[in-house]
Amino acid sequence: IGEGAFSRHIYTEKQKLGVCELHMNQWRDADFARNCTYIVPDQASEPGFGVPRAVTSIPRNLTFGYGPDNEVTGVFSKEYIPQDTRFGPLEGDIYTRDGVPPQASRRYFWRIYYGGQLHHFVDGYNVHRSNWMRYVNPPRSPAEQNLVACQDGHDIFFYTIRPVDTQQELLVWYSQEFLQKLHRSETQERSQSEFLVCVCVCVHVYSMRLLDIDPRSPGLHRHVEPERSPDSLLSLGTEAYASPLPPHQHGLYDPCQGLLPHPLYPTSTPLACPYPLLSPYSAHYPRLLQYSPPYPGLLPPADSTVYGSCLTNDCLPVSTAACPGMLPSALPYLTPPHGGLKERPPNMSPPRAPPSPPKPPRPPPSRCADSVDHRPATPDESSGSGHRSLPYPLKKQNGKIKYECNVCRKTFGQLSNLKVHLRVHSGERPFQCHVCKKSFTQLAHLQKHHLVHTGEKPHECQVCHKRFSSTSNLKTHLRLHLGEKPYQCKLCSTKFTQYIHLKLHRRLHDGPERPHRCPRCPLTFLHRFSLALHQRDGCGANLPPAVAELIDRFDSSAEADGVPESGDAALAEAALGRWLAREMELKEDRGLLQLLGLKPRHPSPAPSPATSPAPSGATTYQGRASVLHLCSQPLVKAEVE
DNA sequence: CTGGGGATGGGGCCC
DNA sequence: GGGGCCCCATCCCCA
Repeated sequence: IGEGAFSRHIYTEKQKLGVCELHMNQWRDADFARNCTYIVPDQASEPGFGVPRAVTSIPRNLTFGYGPDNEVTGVFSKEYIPQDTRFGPLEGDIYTRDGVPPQASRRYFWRIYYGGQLHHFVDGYNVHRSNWMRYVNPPRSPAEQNLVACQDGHDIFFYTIRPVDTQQELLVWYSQEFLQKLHRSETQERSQSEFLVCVCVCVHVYSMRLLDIDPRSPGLHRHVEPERSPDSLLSLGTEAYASPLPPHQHGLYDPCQGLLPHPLYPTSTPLACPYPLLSPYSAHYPRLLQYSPPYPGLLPPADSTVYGSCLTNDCLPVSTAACPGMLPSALPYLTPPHGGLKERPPNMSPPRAPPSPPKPPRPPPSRCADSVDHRPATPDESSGSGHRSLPYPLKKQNGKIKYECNVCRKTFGQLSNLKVHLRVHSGERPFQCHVCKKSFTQLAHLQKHHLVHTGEKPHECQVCHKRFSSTSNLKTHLRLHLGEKPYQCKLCSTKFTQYIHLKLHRRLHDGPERPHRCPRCPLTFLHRFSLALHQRDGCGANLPPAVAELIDRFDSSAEADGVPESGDAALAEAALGRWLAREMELKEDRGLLQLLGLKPRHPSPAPSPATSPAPSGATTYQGRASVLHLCSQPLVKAEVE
């Protein structure tokens, strides 16, 4: 019955819903995961406050619906959510098959399968250990269903199987594969009569589609009795979908136990569920939980701004890159109303965006309190256009404008790159995090920074499935799987996966046991060429202490590590010059400046009244030349004006 | 001390 | 011109 019925369902649905959904009905769980385009993470839980995670975890683009007693009745979208968006994973207490506490309520149980066998349960009963997904209701009809529940790995995720408009309720039902697993499991565990009930579920789920019945048909509007015998379930199918009861009143209930009185909440009038059973371990959707959020201020605001659909004419979702209204970055609370959707990680193949997708209207400026002010901190910076907006004229080279930094002489391929670079020297940080007040030179840095607050880790290791907040950290992690140890100690050949580890390790060789000892003074060096530098102009009393220490610090630097051990003093000097320039210009090493008798460009974090203000624009490291010329040749050839 | 992860800063380049 | 993405380097923290 199921097979034939499903085929017929497909035919009718093809006419109604289009090819996309037709295919999705045939998808296995892995297909949903593979074709998922957007990932919406849960909100990171705020520690303390006693607010249950089930409430605080709700993503910023979703909101709860509340009943008359302020109880959570369902989950609604605050903004347009495209098809192929993933929510989850579902969270809760984990129970092994045989480890279910006898007193446990099975109303929120989800089964996790492994190798075709029931592996464990996820119990969403406890609001402090489950997440918002426990509040998502089942649909009354297939037409209402917009989420499908799938198992991916050992987790349950909800995927949108169609676009969800603003203020629409999220309604979830099992995927085909999930249902099959449940049925198989039920077959093994239950009596034949109970199995019939399971079959009824399958029939019931698709009965509406089978019969192609309009749920709004007046003839179908009828209350459903709370208790049904399995025999009556077949005839129940379409009626349940068409019940006029409010959606949050349609809970699944245990067919063996009925809708049991909740141990914590008052008993409510049991109502028939549209999908009777799959239990005793099926997911349950409580509608009558008496939970009132004690801290409404922590919940997202109810108002939200609608913005245009990002669907193309053929109903395919477009990538966020082609959809300016939706930032691909995961800033759910940063960039409302279009935030909250995360472009799928790069290691998962995204669908190709159509060449010319319709662009939604630009959302209005954010009204969210913790939104980001993207305006530059210095509005006058943008006065003027092109390179004329720079505080200094650009030179030409071979007829082309040379985008050169007037501070460090670095050249760039584009003016915009130069302008961003100049912030390094000017100290301008136009992008501020409104959560922790940290500021950044680039918007991308701020966006990455916000992952700290959201707890999102978009980058997954394909080997061990561990997740990381940045590609860099993922790459470092991958070295563990690949066995790569690119950083080797020149002194003992020990290899490391991270440079910092080599650097720390090198301290072991530091001190008196450093291999290259000056024959005329007590100083020792890691590198032979450092000793050569040290000896070139004499050592001890002949070498000013500042220069001696400079060479000593350079000897321990990464710049020195890059010099071949066979390098001579000239090669070492060039490296020393690079290192010194970088230390002074970029990091503005105050210890180094003090060592060289120079003043910092920027005032100290807590400047004393005696501290002279930093000169604007170009740097003036007065006295540099005199220090550097203590060596036979200037180490930094490009002097700063 | 080593090893692993988290976070940050900066630059290149493309759109 | 600005945004976005990717990459690399670096530092810090912790087990």
